[in-house]
Amino acid sequence: MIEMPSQSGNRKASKCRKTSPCSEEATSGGHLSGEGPLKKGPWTSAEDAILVDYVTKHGEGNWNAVQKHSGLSRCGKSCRLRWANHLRPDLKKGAFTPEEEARIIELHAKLGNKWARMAAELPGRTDNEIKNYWNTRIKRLQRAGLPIYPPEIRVQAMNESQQSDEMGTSWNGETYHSDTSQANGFHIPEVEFKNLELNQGLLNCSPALLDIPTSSLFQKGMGSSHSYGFMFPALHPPKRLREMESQFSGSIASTSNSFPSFDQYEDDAFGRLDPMQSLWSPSYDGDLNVNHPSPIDIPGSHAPINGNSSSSEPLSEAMKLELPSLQYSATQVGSWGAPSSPLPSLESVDTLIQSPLSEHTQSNCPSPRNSGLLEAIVYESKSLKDLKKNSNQQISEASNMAGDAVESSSRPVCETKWWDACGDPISPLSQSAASVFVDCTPVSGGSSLDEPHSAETIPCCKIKPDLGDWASAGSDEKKDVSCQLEYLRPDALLDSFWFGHRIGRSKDQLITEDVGALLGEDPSHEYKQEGAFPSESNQSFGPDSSSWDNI
DNA sequence: AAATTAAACAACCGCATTCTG
DNA sequence: ACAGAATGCGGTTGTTTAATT
Repeated sequence: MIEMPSQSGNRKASKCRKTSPCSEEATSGGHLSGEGPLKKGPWTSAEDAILVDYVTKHGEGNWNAVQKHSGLSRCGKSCRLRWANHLRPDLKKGAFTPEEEARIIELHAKLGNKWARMAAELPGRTDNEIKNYWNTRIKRLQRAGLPIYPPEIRVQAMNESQQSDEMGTSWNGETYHSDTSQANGFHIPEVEFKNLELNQGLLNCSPALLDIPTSSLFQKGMGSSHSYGFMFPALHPPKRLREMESQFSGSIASTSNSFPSFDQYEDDAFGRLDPMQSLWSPSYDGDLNVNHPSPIDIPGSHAPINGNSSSSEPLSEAMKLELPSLQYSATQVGSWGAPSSPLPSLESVDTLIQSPLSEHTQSNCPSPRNSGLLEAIVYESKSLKDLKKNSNQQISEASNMAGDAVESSSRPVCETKWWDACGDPISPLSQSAASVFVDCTPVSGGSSLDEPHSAETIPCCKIKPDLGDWASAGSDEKKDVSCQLEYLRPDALLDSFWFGHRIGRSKDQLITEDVGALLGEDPSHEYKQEGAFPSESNQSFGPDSSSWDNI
């Protein structure tokens, strides 16, 4: 497969790509052999042979010399790429194994689009290969309106983070690295994970995230292509920020109305899924009711508020495929807790997963230089002060924030309705909040945006308090919670759908379920037992997910 | 069987980072 | 310390192949 240069390669080369010097070589003035312009396009077997011969004799590196010494009319860059991606003897060829696929997903959840690092974790695989795999898979899933990361990844992350904690692994903004040499975990303290789950449940980002035990993925050695979870992983922070700034404002408005019809949904999700994708389908069953996942107890996790997982996908589609996740982050950051908020940024959640929001981290004082959010907080406080012309109390509050980053970094943010500030593209909070998410992605990078921030600056853990901000204080707490849930669930935007799940269920039942979900109870039993869902919903999503294969 | 569509793959491009003198 | 070269990386594009209509 890899060695396909010969005939078709020649045809391709002559057909489309005119020979032209490699841009860098040409522009940098350099290393043209004087034997004419450098060739581009597919490699021929003859060229491969030359290159292999050269590397065999001289070893890798010094790629520009290849052209000089071997007579290849290829730029060094092209030679390196060809060697690295196709000619290296240690390359593993053929399709990815299920184990590799699972690993890719795991790594991507952990690293984002760090293809090279992912490749380093997958012997014999190239970054390009992984990237292509991921991209095509992404496209497929996006077209189907499905999320990407399997809940297993998160469960595993949680478990591994527990182990890490036990081993004394600590995460803080200054020291955490996601080097591939580390355990393949996410280093997420459980408590954070729970927070995330709760938030996810509340926000209904991906309710199915935790529905499937890790074992179903890894035991079966599959599932890599059937992931639930968060889309739109890493993008370069500056780029994300840039795009966020340019597109953020429009995103919110567009997303709330952008849920596709479920007919479309059904078509997309079930009309073209390949067998592998079908493994996910339970939560995306053509029957809307099935979108109400049937949760499965995840050890160590609270049952998420299972809403309509699919609700995130329409969003993502509406947001345009491949949009930088930060848009979501920003959008979400700016709208979490708001009833009209569609979804949290999938990436942001993803990032959150990687970033501990634990109590213990709250004692870590973030260095000012790392805390863009702190700056934002100050800014926000000032803004509020200006706008409201309030008393000096607010001023002192702001200064307190600056003075005590630890204490203030989480609480005041929410208290000042941080999402409002985030909604303002100009507000530093929007940027810093975004940077928080970016920062939480443990990827390398030297920019300030990449510098780790104190995890407690991430506002998600304050969702619940935030709820209280906009939800009227009612006498019946349960009711309020339930109400909030309903609002927070993106599928609440689809009333007919949402209630479609709940036909025949008393209000009390619904409230109980919601509260139960909040508290970590697993409502699936009820759903199943009560037969509230059509038959499809009875599919098991447990370790033995054989039913998936039947989709 | 032909046309269309989607998936998979290969390669290029530009930017960032690292290396070297 | 600096500049230029070399290399690495990620995004994107283009082509081929397979599947579907």
